[in-house]
Amino acid sequence: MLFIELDLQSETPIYTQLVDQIVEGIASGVLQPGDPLPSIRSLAEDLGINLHTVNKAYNLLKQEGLLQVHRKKGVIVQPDGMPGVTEAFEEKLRRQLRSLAAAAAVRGMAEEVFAQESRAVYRAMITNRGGE
Amino acid sequence: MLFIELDLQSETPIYTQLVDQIVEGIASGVLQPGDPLPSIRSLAEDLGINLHTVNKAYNLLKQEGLLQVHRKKGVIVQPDGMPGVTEAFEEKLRRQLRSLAAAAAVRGMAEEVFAQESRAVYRAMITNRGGE
DNA sequence: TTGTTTGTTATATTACATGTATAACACAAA
DNA sequence: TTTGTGTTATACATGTAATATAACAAACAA
Repeated sequence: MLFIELDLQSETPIYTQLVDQIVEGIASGVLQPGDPLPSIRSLAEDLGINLHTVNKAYNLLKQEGLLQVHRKKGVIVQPDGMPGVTEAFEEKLRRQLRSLAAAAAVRGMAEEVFAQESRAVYRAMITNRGGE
Repeated sequence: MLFIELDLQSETPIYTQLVDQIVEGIASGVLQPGDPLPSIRSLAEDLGINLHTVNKAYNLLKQEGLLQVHRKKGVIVQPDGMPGVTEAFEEKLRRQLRSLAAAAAVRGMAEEVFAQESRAVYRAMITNRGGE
């Protein structure tokens, strides 16, 4: 570690930034199933933030099934298969996409451009997978 | 009015729900440029919420250039041309798309499905435009 | 054993966001 | 004048975000 960069001036909470960047790390392949993550305390110290802020982020990811917490191995990326696309996730995804699509449409961004933008962002995220 | 439906149990703030639904109203064509919106007080009363909560939503939309506030006409949908796709908006859009794309990719949603989902949400939003 | 590190839990505090409750102001319209 | 508009100010209650300590049991290393 650490590919994590925090913006303490940002309006998005620190624990949310942590969650996002870890998820992106898994999606991009930088973090592979079974890979260890820093301990709560060491990550908090490295980032200069509080223990509980890291703990909150880890717990959210654990509840989503993206992380496992072993008493032995510490915190690792889910090795037993990632959660699938549940109906609840689909709903949440669509609700957030609707908000973005509306903002884009109002500003005159065409359907093709919006769809292409989505595709490009996805592609840029998972390119160079396996590159560790 | 009113196509606005609030979920007071939701974790998303009331003023954010207001902003989203008004933007979606403009994007879908239900709200046309120049159309009047309810006064702050009347909308607050209709929705059973406080005056300042509506005011906050209206002000955010005013700052984004989606609403105008006339001392005479009251609050109306921007009649002098909507704001375009600025660089700042592009950045914000991409940042939020990245978060969604990562969550989708981690759960095994393929690039094509994600892009198609984005397109479908956009299309469903602006269909039956002009239908008032 | 002892010491250390792990995740976990509890408590307390500060700061900020959210939402409400009143009140008052200046401006425009009936 | 009376009413309704957006605007502004103040105050309050509640919840979230983040920090600061502290303690605990489980696992590991010396």
